[in-house]
Amino acid sequence: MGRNKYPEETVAKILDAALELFCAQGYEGTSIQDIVDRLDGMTKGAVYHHFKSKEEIFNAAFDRAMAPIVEHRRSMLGVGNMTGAQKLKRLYASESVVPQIELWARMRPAADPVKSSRLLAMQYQGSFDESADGCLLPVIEEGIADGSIACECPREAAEAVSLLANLWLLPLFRPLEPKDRMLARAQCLAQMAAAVGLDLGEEVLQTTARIWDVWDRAGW
Amino acid sequence: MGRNKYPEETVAKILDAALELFCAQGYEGTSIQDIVDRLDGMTKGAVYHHFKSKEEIFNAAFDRAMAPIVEHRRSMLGVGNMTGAQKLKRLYASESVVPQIELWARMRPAADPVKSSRLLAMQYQGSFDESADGCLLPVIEEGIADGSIACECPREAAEAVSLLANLWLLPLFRPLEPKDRMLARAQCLAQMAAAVGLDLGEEVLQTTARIWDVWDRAGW
DNA sequence: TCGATAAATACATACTAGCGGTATGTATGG
DNA sequence: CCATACATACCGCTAGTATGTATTTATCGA
Repeated sequence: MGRNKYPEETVAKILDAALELFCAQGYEGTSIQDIVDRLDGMTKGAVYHHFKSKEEIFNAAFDRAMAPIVEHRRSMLGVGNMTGAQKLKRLYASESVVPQIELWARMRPAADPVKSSRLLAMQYQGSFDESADGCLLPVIEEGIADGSIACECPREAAEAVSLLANLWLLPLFRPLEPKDRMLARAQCLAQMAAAVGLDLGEEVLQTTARIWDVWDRAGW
Repeated sequence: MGRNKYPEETVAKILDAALELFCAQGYEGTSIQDIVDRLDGMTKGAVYHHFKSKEEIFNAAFDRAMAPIVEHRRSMLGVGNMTGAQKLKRLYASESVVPQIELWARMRPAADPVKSSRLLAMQYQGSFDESADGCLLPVIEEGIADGSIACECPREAAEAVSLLANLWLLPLFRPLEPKDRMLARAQCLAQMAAAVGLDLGEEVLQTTARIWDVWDRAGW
């Protein structure tokens, strides 16, 4: 295959193939050759020309997939005419969560946590980052500042809620539970969050129900 | 090296070396050759004579390390003259948790969640198992039966508390936080658990403080 | 504005060290 | 004597590298 006039198309193809394979087979279960085999005619040389390691491909693939979602979340919080409490509820409302869920539904990571261990580790790490640098903690602190939220331990509450939301309420790396069990989790999480001053709103239940429908429709 | 009269000593040596390396360098970061190199004079043939795969070594190493702790927990709950609520508190009291912590302090898993991703995945999976088949959920249900616990969603509460305790309050795969931050987490977890009917007791704070001391003394 | 040339880029090809795992050989204890 | 506890030698595959080649693009004088 000759040289491409638009190399970013090649990069995109590589990342598309990589994302799919990493989700389906995990990091260790996916070889560079597996990726190359999906890029009809292309060879390993092309891949290693654009990326310097397998790890870099992995990170680039997921960064690219996540970028629009992260931006959407951020933009939602830029507005000034909302209290912190309102923004918090909105973070867990359908409009915020569903796009992310649809991405995962397309990707279908392996339901075995060991197979998906690297993705799991990223989600785990990300839950702490989300609290520190992301949306959740800043919103809570905004709410405390404007008086709409009363929370004694904002950082801890943010971390706990974030972890539970990412790894328990939306358990990407475990088999899908029945709908009522998932709703029970949402209810339980809302109660626990309320106990530390965070009102996630009634919408959490509806959001969870919608997520379940999306996943179920995707044949999860 | 000639044939050993007591092959179980050889097995023990292999598992000791493997446990240490898997903790320090992670699963993927540890090669069979790394393990062999710590068994002075022994070769790969010996290892593959006693174990049929790397994964089997990994599981055997951690099963062996965990066995006494699991048994200790179980035995503690066998007694009949305690209510479910009392047993629950005891699950998170020092006597139950500290032995486990000391094991981890000796092993010192890598603080990078990606490096430790397989261990993280095991802890994650284990949190759900602990709720279903382990100690927590049975104890809660015992408490409900004897009237000492009032919990509307025992399964969900058990899962959430177990996850937070294993992956957040005792974050093996993250850098050690300052003591006050860890105590804040314990306080926060206790509040959240109380909201769904689980009283973890005041001892949780003391237990957490002791754990922090152990880890700190171990130069974590 | 044009074409020639040089340089940078986008790949392909061929290779390496190290990996998990296996097949087989050998010596020792029961 | 034979099952067991190892050692030795090997295999296919992996992530990654070194190098070769063709095509695009920048640079140049005219």
